[in-house]
Amino acid sequence: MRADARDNRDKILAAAEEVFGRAPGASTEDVAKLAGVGIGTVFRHFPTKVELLEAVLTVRLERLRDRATELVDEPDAGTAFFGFFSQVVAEASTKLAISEALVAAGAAAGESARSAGAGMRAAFGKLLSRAQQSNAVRADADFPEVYALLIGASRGATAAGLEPPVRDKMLDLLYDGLRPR
Amino acid sequence: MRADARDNRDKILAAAEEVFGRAPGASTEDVAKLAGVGIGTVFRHFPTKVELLEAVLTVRLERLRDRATELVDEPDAGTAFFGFFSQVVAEASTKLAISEALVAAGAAAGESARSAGAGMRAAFGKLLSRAQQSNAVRADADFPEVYALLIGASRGATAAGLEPPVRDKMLDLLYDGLRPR
DNA sequence: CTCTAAGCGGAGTAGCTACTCCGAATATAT
DNA sequence: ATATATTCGGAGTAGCTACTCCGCTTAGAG
Repeated sequence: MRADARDNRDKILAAAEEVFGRAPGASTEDVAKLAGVGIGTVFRHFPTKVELLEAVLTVRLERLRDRATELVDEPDAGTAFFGFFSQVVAEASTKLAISEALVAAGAAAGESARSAGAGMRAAFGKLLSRAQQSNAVRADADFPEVYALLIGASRGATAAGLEPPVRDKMLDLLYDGLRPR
Repeated sequence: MRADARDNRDKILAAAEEVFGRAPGASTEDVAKLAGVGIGTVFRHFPTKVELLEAVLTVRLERLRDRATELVDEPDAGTAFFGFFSQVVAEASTKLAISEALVAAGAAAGESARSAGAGMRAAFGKLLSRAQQSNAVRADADFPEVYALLIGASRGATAAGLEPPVRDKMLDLLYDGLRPR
């Protein structure tokens, strides 16, 4: 692969993340413009709009997966779990694509996105069970409902006009439900 | 207004609710087809697609507002509050437009939708404060964050493939956070 | 029953957007 | 420096969809 080609691929991916983060319905031409390349170049690298969206999704999921994986080594399991949770939600309020990414992580998507999503979910599951073992999270909370809460909080935070202090108070209520009585 | 015109208006509204509930990006022609009228008829009643969507939104919000208002007379304030909450979330998992309606209820929208949204929020606020007075919900939970939780849970439940039992366990965790310690 | 204003249907228009195609430009191996 | 395989750019194509226009139909008053 030629060096300029790889450069362009990276520029396109970055531009796509930015553009689709602001407006999921944005056109491919907007991406090309922001990336500073022609439309033809975008379509050579990502033959279909769906494939481009999928690539963006994969990047996001891999990023989340890596962060979760790092946190598995954090000594305080409770801090690791709640910290990751808050971070995901905070990011979702900025870049709205994240919450959709979390949803898509479970549903059918392309191969790369699916495997990145599975990795992220596995790492989050590990954070959860570690937090439960150290009694920071109640033991009867199973993964599916906790993950549903993560999705819900993220999508809720995406709603325009949710102020950060409100978001944090919302999370406090939520965390109180997750902690042991 | 002629009788057949009103009939058609109702048929179109019902069809639009159905169609947009399944796929928010559906075309106006799909609505016309399901309603059994011509496209021209749809556009005479709702001159713009946005206005049609807004009409659907208004109907939904009014329905929720009415339900909440009824429940204000329920003797058990806790049951009323949590029952309403669960009902909204359950409905959101079927008709995906509901969760978007809740989001839009706050943001700028057309006049009728905005006022229906305000009414619904007011009624929900009443349910909340009554539940707090009877000690079914912790007193330090303010309206904005509780409403954010309602939106979040609804949008989370909209995610494809969230099984009802998981949804209910998720709500149990959430309610535990809302109850007094 | 008659008349007419209100309403209907759907072919047509305008504009947008995903995707193609190919001549021009350029990286890199020799 | 030269050759050539690779990549680039962006005008052009096809198809979709919101919205218009107007001849035809029909409700319902008198």
